[in-house]
Amino acid sequence: MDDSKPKSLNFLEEIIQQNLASGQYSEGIFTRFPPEPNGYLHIGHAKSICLNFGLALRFGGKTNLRFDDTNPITEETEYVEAIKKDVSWLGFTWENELYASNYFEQLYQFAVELIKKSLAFVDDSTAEQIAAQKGTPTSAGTESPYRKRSVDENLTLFKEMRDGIHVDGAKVLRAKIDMAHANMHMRDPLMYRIRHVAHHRTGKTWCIYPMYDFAHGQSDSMEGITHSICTLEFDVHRPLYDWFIEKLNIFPTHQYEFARLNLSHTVMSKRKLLQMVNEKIVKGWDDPRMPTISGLRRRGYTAASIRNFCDRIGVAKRDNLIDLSLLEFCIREDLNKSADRVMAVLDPVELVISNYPEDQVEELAIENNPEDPESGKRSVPFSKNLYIERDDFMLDPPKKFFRLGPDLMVRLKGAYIIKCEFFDLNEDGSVKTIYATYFPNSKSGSDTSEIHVKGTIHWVSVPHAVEAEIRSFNRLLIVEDASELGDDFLKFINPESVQINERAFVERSLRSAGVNKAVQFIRKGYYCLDPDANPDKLVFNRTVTLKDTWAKEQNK
RNA sequence: UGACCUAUGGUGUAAAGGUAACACACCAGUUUUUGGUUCUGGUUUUCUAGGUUCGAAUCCUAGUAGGUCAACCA
Repeated sequence: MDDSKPKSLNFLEEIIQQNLASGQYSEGIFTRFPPEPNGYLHIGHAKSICLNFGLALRFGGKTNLRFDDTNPITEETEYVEAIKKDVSWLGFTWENELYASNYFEQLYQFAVELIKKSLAFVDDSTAEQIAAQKGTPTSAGTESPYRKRSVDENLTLFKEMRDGIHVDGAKVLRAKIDMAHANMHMRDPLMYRIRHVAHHRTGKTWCIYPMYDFAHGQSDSMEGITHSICTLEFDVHRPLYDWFIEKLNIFPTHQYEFARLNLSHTVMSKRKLLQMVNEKIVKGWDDPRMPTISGLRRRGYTAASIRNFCDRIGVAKRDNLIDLSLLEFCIREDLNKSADRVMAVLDPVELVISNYPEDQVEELAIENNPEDPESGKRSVPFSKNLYIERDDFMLDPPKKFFRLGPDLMVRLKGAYIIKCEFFDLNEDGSVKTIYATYFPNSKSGSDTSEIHVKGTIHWVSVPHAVEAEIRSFNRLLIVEDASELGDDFLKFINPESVQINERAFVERSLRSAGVNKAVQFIRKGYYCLDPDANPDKLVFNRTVTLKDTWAKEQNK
């Protein structure tokens, strides 16, 4: 830690600092990141990952990656692999790769122990009956008629459950606590249910599986987790978490809760993300529009930018809705320093420089990144025939339009100042070709023309242009707060969440672009090559646009 | 008509009884061969009512508002 500039602590850091100051956990703190392998990780998980690993890093501790795989119905090995990849990619290294299923035998023995202490019983009630017994938050529940079974009978029946004698749903094991407890989770909660289903790791070894509440705390305890950090909705589970640990008399791990991340214009629930994948609203878990780690990666977000984002949003216990613009700020901040600038014309229109020699080609040296003096220059071919952006020409331009129009002058980036002379129109009235003249003495780096223009536009030489497909992504939702949305959230999907320019042109140097390497298309945004690209066809994803105060001005 | 959690600018997050600050967003200007970047400045804040105190965003009480909890999900 850097004592020279005291950084304010979040509430978890404060707790840990106090623990350490009072001599607790002298061997270091231990945290864990415990995903259920039933889907891909998203930006909300990134917050938890950065928190858990970050806390351990900061206070000299360790972090386990533990898969909470107690429900074989929804879990798959595919997800385990994807999760490991994402955590690694974010830049974190776990101490141990563990699974709740590693502890099935031990958990079974814990359950037997509680039965022997008369703190658990086998219940033959149906799911509906148990639900009815629970009562409501404002009225006490009623005890199960099976609650008074003898220890021996419970032991026998629980063994039978394990041995597969009973069908799914026939029996459950419940803790014997208090059916009148104000906390619903303390009203004889379920510990085990029967599921004759193969598990992705233990196969058919088990047909009874522990519930979350009976697995999570004990797993933490067995691993010596000092700070078990989870989201707010588990707050009401904490008394039960503590109850099992106390009755079992095992290592006293402690649970702390923080507010989950909510991002504006973004669906975060795993269920809804899965639905979008299944209903093909998006092309997969790693669709660049998805808030998943894999989607953000494919979109071009860097691990550093996501870590930085998680750092900036802070950690607290109140509900929050973070503006997407903060995430965008973080990736722009990162890429501005590192991404090479190149030229690409997304919506091309031809520009002919009338007074430029027919067959001449000049190789212009253009800097790669003005923010990085080390980045050097590259050679870009210039010729009589160019593509420029359709947007950069207006027949009847408004005031302060620093681009091309009849009789207007602009600089072509890294090349010459030109003046528009005339233009041809297509039958539909759109611009077909623009004709301009250039000033030979205005060449970048050796400009003696003394002409001052306000605007500089990008271009690509027609004979040297490389055709590419460019995919521009926008926010997936048209509403700010997705938490307000129910099952009809699909109605609020942005119909323009992706725009594809199939016939865009990029400069020659991009022919050797590497997948995921960020570049800035000058005046457009940050882009990266998509894995869909092949040697015959380049495909770029827009990670984020550049800030555009001109567009903002126009919308006024 | 319960228990628990929470309440600070537009959005987040700080301020551990002593000048309410930082970031994003927004606005204005500066710089710039990217309407990018940089730099400078600005607008905007303690849920309400009582109480304790020389002094309250902070402590207490009561309200109010939001959230969570009644899955054989996690």
